[in-house]
Amino acid sequence: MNFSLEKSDPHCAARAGSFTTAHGSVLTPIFMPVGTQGTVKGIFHRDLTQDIHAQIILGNTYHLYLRPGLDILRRAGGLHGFSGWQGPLLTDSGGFQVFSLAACRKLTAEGCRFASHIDGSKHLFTPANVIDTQRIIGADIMMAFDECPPSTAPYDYASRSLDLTLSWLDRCMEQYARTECPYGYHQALFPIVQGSVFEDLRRRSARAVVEYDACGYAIGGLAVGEPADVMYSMIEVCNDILPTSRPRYLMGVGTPINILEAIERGVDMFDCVMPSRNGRNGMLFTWQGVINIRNAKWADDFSVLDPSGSSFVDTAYTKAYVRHLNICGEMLAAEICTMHNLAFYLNLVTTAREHIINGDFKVWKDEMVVQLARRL
RNA sequence: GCCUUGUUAGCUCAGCUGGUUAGAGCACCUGACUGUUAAUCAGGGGGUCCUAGGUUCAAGUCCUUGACAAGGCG
Repeated sequence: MNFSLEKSDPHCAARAGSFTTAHGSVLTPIFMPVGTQGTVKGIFHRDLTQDIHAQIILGNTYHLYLRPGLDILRRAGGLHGFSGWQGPLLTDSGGFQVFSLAACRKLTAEGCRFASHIDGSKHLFTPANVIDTQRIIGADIMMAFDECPPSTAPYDYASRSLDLTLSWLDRCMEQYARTECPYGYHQALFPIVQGSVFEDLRRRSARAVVEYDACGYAIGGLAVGEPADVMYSMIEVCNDILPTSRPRYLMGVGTPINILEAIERGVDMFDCVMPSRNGRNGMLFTWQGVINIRNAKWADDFSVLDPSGSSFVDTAYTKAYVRHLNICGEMLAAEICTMHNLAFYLNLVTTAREHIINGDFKVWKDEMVVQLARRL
């Protein structure tokens, strides 16, 4: 995997670039739709590629390990063969699940013992077996196994958590070095910077991960409850240290405004459940602001969903109709709203990329963050 | 015509022997959602307890009258 910079913004840290994987290349900045269980919920691959113009999607080690399980995935030729998705694929390591399933887990130096949320069965994730699992899934980009502490974690906890994550990273890297992709192509492994909201921990973490000279680096543990400006300053702290010659991936972020602010600070890759989950819950992101399509005010609004939208759904359906579908709980509502939001997010980063290349990103971005904050 | 049962929120219904400010589900309105355990979750508005009398310190609850509904008997 190689990353090349096409243009760096002279006024800020924003940059436009691209990287290649065995399953295709990706233009950055990029947003990666989340497909936790091997599917971007409710969306066909055809629409993902041809309508939304997704270039790379996510899968999740935790979920795919539990179902369908490694035996099926191996025999299917990995998630590509299993799901039919032929584009680039990134898998999260399950580190976030260690955080979000905190109620039923036990952290040790060895790894994390947890009970399946499906049937309660007991399992152990270790840095090494998480790499093995991602090898079997066949992800083009694998993620290191980390712990994601809550934003409310005190300094001591965050510091010890970082130590644990760094020791796990070392073992992830060892396992990465001694194994190969079972399907014969190259798989990258991204370390993850942690350190919660503490600048010195973030610096320590960033300096440590850079030592591994990885294909790319992720910033994790943000957008977990801390104020947005704290997140932005943490991104700056990390990106001051992470090399400009590698893609930087801000994990789990975020709102359209979060994404523009992070692009300005030199982030290249994003993923977030927000466009898909919030879409299923009736929230639509547009250039003019946010719409709750379930609100009564849209009941007799027969204008198209989003005249400036880039998906076919934006002009194929009216607001009143999409509200009706939402109110009735029709599955098409979730599909239309997810399509719209993902297309918007992809359009957002594509447009940002164009402005970076044109050299007017900063001006454009400052206008956008005002518009995007509005509620319609 | 007689008998029985019923009438409580927009809908379907809980409310034990009378006792704080009459509840639920759904519907409606609004909000939340950031490396998905989420087509989810939270909050809010909404009542002449069928009518009219009566008993009682106190009635959705007991008694009487009428209206309406369902079922049964003629």
